[in-house]
Formats: sequence, structure tokens, C-alpha cells
Amino acid sequence: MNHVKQSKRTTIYDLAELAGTSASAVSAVLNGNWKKRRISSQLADKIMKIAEEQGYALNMQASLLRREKSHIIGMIVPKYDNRYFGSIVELFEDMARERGLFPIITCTRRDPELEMEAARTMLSYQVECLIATGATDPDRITEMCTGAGVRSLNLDLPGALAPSVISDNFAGARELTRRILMNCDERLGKKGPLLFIGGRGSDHNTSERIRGFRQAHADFGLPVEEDHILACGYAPEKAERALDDLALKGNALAYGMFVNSTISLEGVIRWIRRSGRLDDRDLVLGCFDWDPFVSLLGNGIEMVRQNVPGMLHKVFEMIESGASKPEVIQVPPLML
Amino acid sequence: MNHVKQSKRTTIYDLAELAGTSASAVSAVLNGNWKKRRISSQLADKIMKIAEEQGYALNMQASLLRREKSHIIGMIVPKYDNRYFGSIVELFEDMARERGLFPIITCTRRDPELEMEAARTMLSYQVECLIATGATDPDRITEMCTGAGVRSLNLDLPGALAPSVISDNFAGARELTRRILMNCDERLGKKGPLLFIGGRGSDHNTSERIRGFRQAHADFGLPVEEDHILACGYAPEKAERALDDLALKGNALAYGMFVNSTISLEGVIRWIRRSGRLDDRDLVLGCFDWDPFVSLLGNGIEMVRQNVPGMLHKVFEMIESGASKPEVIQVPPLML
DNA sequence: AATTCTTGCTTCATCGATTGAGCAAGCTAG
DNA sequence: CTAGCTTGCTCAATCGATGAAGCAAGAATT
Repeated sequence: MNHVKQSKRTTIYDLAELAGTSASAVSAVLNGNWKKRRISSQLADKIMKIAEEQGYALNMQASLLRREKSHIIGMIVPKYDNRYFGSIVELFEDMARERGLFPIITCTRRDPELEMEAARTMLSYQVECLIATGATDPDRITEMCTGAGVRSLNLDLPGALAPSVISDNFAGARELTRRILMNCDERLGKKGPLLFIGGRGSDHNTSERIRGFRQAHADFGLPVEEDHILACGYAPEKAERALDDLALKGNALAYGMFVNSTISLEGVIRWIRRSGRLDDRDLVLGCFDWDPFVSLLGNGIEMVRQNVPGMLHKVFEMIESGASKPEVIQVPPLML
Repeated sequence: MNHVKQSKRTTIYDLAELAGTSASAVSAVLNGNWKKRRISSQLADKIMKIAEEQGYALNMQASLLRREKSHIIGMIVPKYDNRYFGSIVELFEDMARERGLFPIITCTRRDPELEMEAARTMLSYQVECLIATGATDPDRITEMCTGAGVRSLNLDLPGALAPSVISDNFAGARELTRRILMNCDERLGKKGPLLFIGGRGSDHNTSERIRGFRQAHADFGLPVEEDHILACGYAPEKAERALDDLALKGNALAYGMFVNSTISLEGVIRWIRRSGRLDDRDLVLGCFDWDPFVSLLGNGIEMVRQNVPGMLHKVFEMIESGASKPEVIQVPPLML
């Protein structure tokens, strides 16, 4: 191997010296516009060969500093621990690359301070556009981006200052609730009011889903029990604790539950197992989100799958069209 | 809002002009070493205030170009669609940030060409170190990094040219196999040889797990049926197809299966559901990997949870110690 | 009073790639 | 034979942040 460069990384100046030419010729050849710059194909070949031999890698920092556009696109995402965000991230990377963009993604654990810090860091890296997925405080992020002249978009949770692409939570929740009620009727012979658990009462998705939940009850002429609406947060333990508290209060539990995310569902199932008082044969569940194992092993747990490809297509459509006025685009989820 | 900068992003030169001082004073103040550079605290305060007002964000490209170290650490990862890689990525980001490093992560879908391209891009971004997680061809990546004077480490799958941190696949698989066999005995009253499904025969993890699988059979004095070892790849559909093929050949199926990943398990369970010939009450399953829903709903599916925090601690230990000789560190998985 | 020290800055080269401007040699047209 | 064009390159400024070196003014020391 003759491409050992133990000390420093190879630069276009090194290549220029080896090829007996100038750095600007090397640059032109390596970034592909040598035709435009009237470099002979012989010299181009020679430079390419030497670059290959030396294992040359562009210094992106230098390149980006000089260029006007970075072609970097950023995304912040709350967690990687469920299929919904996992597939968002995976597809986002793919679609970004297809469009010649370099995706950088970071996980902010639903922590508003981390969100801001991550957004600031992304601005430092000169992102051209920032997608805030499920952000706790999307508008603060948008303000920050706007101040730096960078576009931002909201995904999953809407904001008031930038375009937002979200699921149609109301319609999805209404249909999911309807199905859970039907299942209750079929399997248990009773159509009681359901329990709602998971999510944050303050976030748009949760409140829209609660609205759909109420609407579906109204559709059947059923009341909603107010103390059976438990927007206790997203972590599994929070769902477990909320159910414990309710049981302690001596409240009769519902026959069916609307669970607001797979993460909350984890807590719910753990609670069912632990409490021993209810078998899942006595209890009908539905979950606003999808997981392959729940859907295969969950014994009739109804699931709503959010339309990730649909949402991301909308996102890139807006990026490409340059839209920046704050409108909310709702994508219908897939009912399985 | 007086920080409108519609045209261009604010630079230290803009701040310097506004503060009536020089760019280097601004730089010194903003990156915190103004004491060392003997800037008065009055000027420092003034600059800080102006920077705040203007919503200044560092141009990382310019900063990194100048500095010797980038503090960027890269990771490539095959997929985001299971808990194992999800938790690796999430914890990696956390641990990197704790150490003042900026993590960049990209998903390469088990595609060797994408792996190389991603690695090259990361080198362009001046990563100080690259972690190749579950890479198809880790040694090519290591060679490329070495050529650029960048350290690399392998995680999950080992390579011959760089340090590797992996699970103790042999011991884990042996124990998992033992448990599946015991479960067969207990639940079905028979201790037949098991079927092995999932993974790539060519990868180290799969072959070590097959070795552990064989060893556990030998421990019980059981034979292993060679055509029941199906290293058919990782995708769910591949597992489904492999089981179809086996069934077509008219082979009697085993009472129990060792499934090599949650992704393969998805296919296996789908096949069981679809084929209808076997109920999961007639079949004992175990899976080398962990998923919360399988563990809660899987009705006795035995799981091995790889020790992600343990592995990542080892990884950062090696990064910090500067180790670069190719040794394989095995971390015992957690038996649940 | 002359020298040295300290304080608080500024100047300028530098990192590596990009690109407008320019230049020399060869070719063509008049 | 000379003005003008084409070809194939090189030069040098530039992007924004950094930090070594330097400089001026005041304080302390001899």
C-alpha cells in the first residue's frame, strides 16, 4: 500500500503537487465540473487516478465554507424506541439521500432544552432545513431557525409558525375508538365507555385524539367518564402508575382501553400482567400506533398505523416547493 | 425583533462591528477562552449581549476547518427497526454528548456499497472516530479509515483489522438453546432437536450462535438436523420463505425453534399464523434478541437481551484509551 | 527617569476548497 | 502577417473562525 499518509490527511494541494498541476485543476476535476472549466480529459484522468491511489477524501468543512448551499438537512426526533419514529428516521434518510441531501438526525428525548440545543448545533452545521419531529416546543425552534434564515418544518406535532405535517388524529382516534367499542360488544357482550391512557394533555395530538375518542362515544350515545381519561405522559412507568392510582381509588375499570402509543401500551400490558386482576381476555385494547409484534401476538389488540411514507412525501414536497407559511397538513392514518 | 438578518447569517465580523471591536476578540469571548486571551470582562459581557441579541450561531464549518480536532464521532448502523439497534443509537448519542462529542449516525441497510459510501462521507465530515455497527464488510471500512488517519471500531459484528466489541454469541446461544430445550420438555413432554432460523451463515455472530446451538444439543446428547439450520438472512420475508420451502420438502418440523433476531421472529410468527398447521402451543420458541412486546405477549418465548450499555461502555473505553489493535471483546448478554 | 511588566486589545496568516479573472500558446480568418 | 478566438490551464481572493505574534498605554520597579 502506497497510500500511507500517517501524518496528515491528503488535500487537493498534495494531489496537485503529485500531478504536477494546480489545486484549482484538482478541485475542478474532483467535483465534476472540469468540462466547464476546460480541463483536458488526460489531466482529469491522471488526477482521478492519483486521488484514488492516495485515498483522497474531500474536506467537507472547507468545501461547505466556500459554497453557498450546504445540502445538509437536519431532523430532530424524540426517541428511537418504537417503530413509528424508527421508520420515520429510516425513510427520511433514504429520501434525503435520493435528493442529494445529507441527513443529520439527533434524538432529543422529549426534552425542550435538548431540543433547543440540538437545533442550535444543527444551525451551526449550516443545515438548509430543519425538521422538528414530535417537538415539545416547535415554535421556539422555528423562531430560532427563522432568525438564522433557515427553513423549518414540523412533523408529527404541529406548530403555529411553520408548516406542519401530522396524522389526522381526530379521524383516526374516532375510528379506532369505534372499533374498540365494537370489539367490546362482540367479545364481551358489553359496550361500556372506554378508558383513555397515555400522551400529554398539552400536546395537540393527544387532545385531538381525545376529541375523536369523545366523538366516537357520542356517535354511539355513550357517556365518557372523565376520570378515565389519563393523559399521564409517554413513558411505560407513567401508564403503570396511572392505572395503579385509578385502581387505588377503587374505581371500576373499563372493559376497554384506548392506548395512545406503543410506549404507553408497554406499561399497560405490564400492569395487566402484574395486577393479575384482569386477564386480557376480559379487556379489549386498541392502540394509536403500530408495532409488528403487538399486531401479531396481541390477540386482537386493534392498531392504527400512521402513514409514515405519506407524511414524509408531504414533507419533501413542501421542502421542494419552498412553502413556509404555517399551515397544518393532515395525513389520514392507515386502519389495519 | 431587532435580530432580523434576512440576507445572510451573522458572523463574528458583524458582531465585531456592532461591538466596535475586532473579530478575534469576539471569537475569544464566544468560545470561552477570553480570560486566557486577556479580554476585559466588560468587553466580554458586551459581546455576549450583542451575540445573544443577534441570535448568533457559530459557523461550525469555519471553526472546524481551523481547529485540529473536530469532536465529531460517526456511527453506521444497519437498521432502525428493532429495539437492539434503536437502543444502541440512542445510548450512543447520549454517551457521545456526555463526552463533548457530536454524534452523527447513518443507516446503511446492510448494503456493503452504502456502508462504504457512508463511511467516505463521514470521513469528509472529519470524524475523529468511526463506529461500524453490524457492518457487512467491516475490514474495508477500517482500511479506508486507516488510510485517512481515522480510528475505527467495530460493534456487534467483529472485524480483523480494528478492535471489536460484540456479544458473547456462543455462550448466549448455548444457554438460549438449553432453555428452549428445557421448555420443550416441560411444555410438550419431548426434547427433540430444534430448528435454527435467521441471520447470515457468513457472519460471525450467526456462525457463533450456530456453534452454541450445536454445543447445547451435544450437552444433552441430542443430534442436530442439518437441514433444520436455516441461515436465510435477516428480513422477515426470508424467514417465511425458508419455512415454506422446508414445509414443501415435506420435512417434519421441529417442536422448537431458535430464532436469530427479532426481525426474523416477525417472519416466523407470521408464518406460524399463516400456515395454520402449527399453533404456538405446539411450538416452543426462543429468540436471540429482545423486544418488550414479545417478552410480554409472546406466551413464553424465551429471549436473550444483548447488553447494550455494557457494550457501549466498552466502546467508549477503547476510544478513550486510544486502543487500536484488533482484539475482540465479548460482552455476555443478559438472560432474562 | 528609565526600564520592565502587565493589561487589553488588534493584525494577520492560516485551515482546504472553490471560482472569477487572467494568461499563454495554438489556431483561424481576413 | 495580425487581430481575434479557442483551449487549457494558473493565480489569487474568498468563505468564517482561530490564535500566535505584536503593539500601545498604563502600572510597577529600580
